[in-house]
Amino acid sequence: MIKNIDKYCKDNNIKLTPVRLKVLELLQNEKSGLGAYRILDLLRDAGFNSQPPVAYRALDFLVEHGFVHKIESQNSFVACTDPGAHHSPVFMICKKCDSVSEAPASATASDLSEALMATGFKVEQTIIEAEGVCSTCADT
Amino acid sequence: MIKNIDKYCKDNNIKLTPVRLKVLELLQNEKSGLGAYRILDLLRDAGFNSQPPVAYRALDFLVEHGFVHKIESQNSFVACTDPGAHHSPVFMICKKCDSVSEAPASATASDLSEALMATGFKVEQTIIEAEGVCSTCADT
DNA sequence: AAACCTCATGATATAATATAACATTACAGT
DNA sequence: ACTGTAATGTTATATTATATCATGAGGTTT
Repeated sequence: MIKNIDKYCKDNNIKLTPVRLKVLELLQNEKSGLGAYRILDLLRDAGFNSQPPVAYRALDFLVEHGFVHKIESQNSFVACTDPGAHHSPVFMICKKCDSVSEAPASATASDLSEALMATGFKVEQTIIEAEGVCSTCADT
Repeated sequence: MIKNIDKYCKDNNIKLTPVRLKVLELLQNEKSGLGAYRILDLLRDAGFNSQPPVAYRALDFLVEHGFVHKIESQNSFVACTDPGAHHSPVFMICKKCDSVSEAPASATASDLSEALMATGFKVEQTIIEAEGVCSTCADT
């Protein structure tokens, strides 16, 4: 998955610096969202400078380029499962295991845009977060 | 609109105390979302105690009972336009005038629930926030 | 190579948002 | 009046996020 991202960076002339890469890897290794200060701790563990702006700058970069999404209801961050592709993700946030997964919800967002268009509102970006119980947790 | 809320409170044996009512009124008088500390300032102006827990407790109550919604992407709060009715609101947040309005999007949320059901995820609550430009701002 | 530009990082401080914890009060039901 | 519950008062602190200014690293222009 890093491959796609490397290519994207070259094509767009942006740089995945060590700290940015590290943050991305940390997020890719997690099923749950990580808060900025958790990430900061993990960065420190890995030998990086650990002042808050370090984490926030890396996260800003990763979010800006679509490699990471912010989960607004948790103030946390998750790695994108389809980086490079512009999309309006729908997240499934499990109350039990705290996992956050990205739903393949291509249709939903455009339906939403159309529905809102009827009100005269021009949608530029949607935030869709669904809270509930994931299939794994439901089974137990 | 307060009428409905009064009735709801009586029916459910909950109390709309002065500070809760004041917070609700403050929000009903605003087109934009208000942050907790803005609300706190306005409460102080109105002669109420102004420690943070005062505002957060009132907001928690109002959100819990569906009189107010939290806008997660702004950490702000807006009065519900259809209090009492359980619903999964969709918000339209204007980048230009900062207004937040609740869309009549009955369909969207249930569509979303169904779409996600197919993944085995059981939706209990959805957070849907659309950012863009409202019709008023588009006209100018 | 030196001068310069741009982007990234270092470092300190502080702002903005939110909650923990414990004391006190109000008030309904008995 | 007594008691239990919900609400409020009060202090402190936790959590999340940004402003600001200084320094460094790597190109590219001359």
